[in-house]
Amino acid sequence: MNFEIEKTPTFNLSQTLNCGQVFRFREESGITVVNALHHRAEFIEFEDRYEVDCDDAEFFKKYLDFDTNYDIIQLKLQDKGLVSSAIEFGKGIHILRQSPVETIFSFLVSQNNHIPRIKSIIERICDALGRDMGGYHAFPEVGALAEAGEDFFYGVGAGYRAPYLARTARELADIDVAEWNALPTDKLRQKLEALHGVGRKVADCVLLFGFNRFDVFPVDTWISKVFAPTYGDIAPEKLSKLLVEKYGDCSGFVQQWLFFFKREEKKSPKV
DNA sequence: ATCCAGGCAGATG
DNA sequence: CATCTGCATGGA
Repeated sequence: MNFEIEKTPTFNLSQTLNCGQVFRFREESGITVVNALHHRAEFIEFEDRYEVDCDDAEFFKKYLDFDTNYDIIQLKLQDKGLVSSAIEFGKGIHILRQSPVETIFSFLVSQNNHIPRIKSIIERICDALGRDMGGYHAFPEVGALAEAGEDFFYGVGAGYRAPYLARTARELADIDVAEWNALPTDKLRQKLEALHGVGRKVADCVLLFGFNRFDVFPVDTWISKVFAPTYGDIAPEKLSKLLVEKYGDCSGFVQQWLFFFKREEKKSPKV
């Protein structure tokens, strides 16, 4: 065991992993395995804590975002309405601090796709191109992705996204994406949207999950459904802008709570 | 079996 | 600027 995590009301591992922000994890009975970049952690759940066995404790403490005070954020966002309900339902969610490159390719795969399929496609990409870490494979280097080519991505089931993945990999091959972190959110979004296959939604997911910008509100089919009663049939980008105006620097958190709330409701409809 | 999924690029009003 | 369409795949 490398470190342990006390269970608190504002951290729940399963909620954090299952709220749609991350795809490389596996939950079994009482044990959860998470892969991020070339790292891996195993979480064993006890009544009051998780014991974490991993290759880099500092990496995972940062990854799990224990530096953010979720109590304050949750308190601030209470609206005695939908957002309060969503927070109550998903109060254990943390927004992970993921790798920008891993989120770019993951959310390219995610578009117009089901989450179980997204996970399996990403796993096949890692197994084929990622460094063998002994028992698992790392997320591939951009260079390896760039060399793979379209045919490879069709081969792993990416479908029409294969050219997006291949071309974006080549576009990123000579770039250090981490340097984009110096840019303000709107300029950074422009950089992302210039990548082939990256539109507003994927860019906003990368901004939120890979660059941890919280002044973004990714609008997908689920979020559109959430707000259809109040805003009607509105273009996703328009809706996103309205919601960022409303929620400001907390937009990303609100989005994640509402997304999880709506999706879980769908999975197990109330009787 | 038919529908649809954390949308996008490209073409057309 | 806004709206429309085709798209690969496989889980439900």
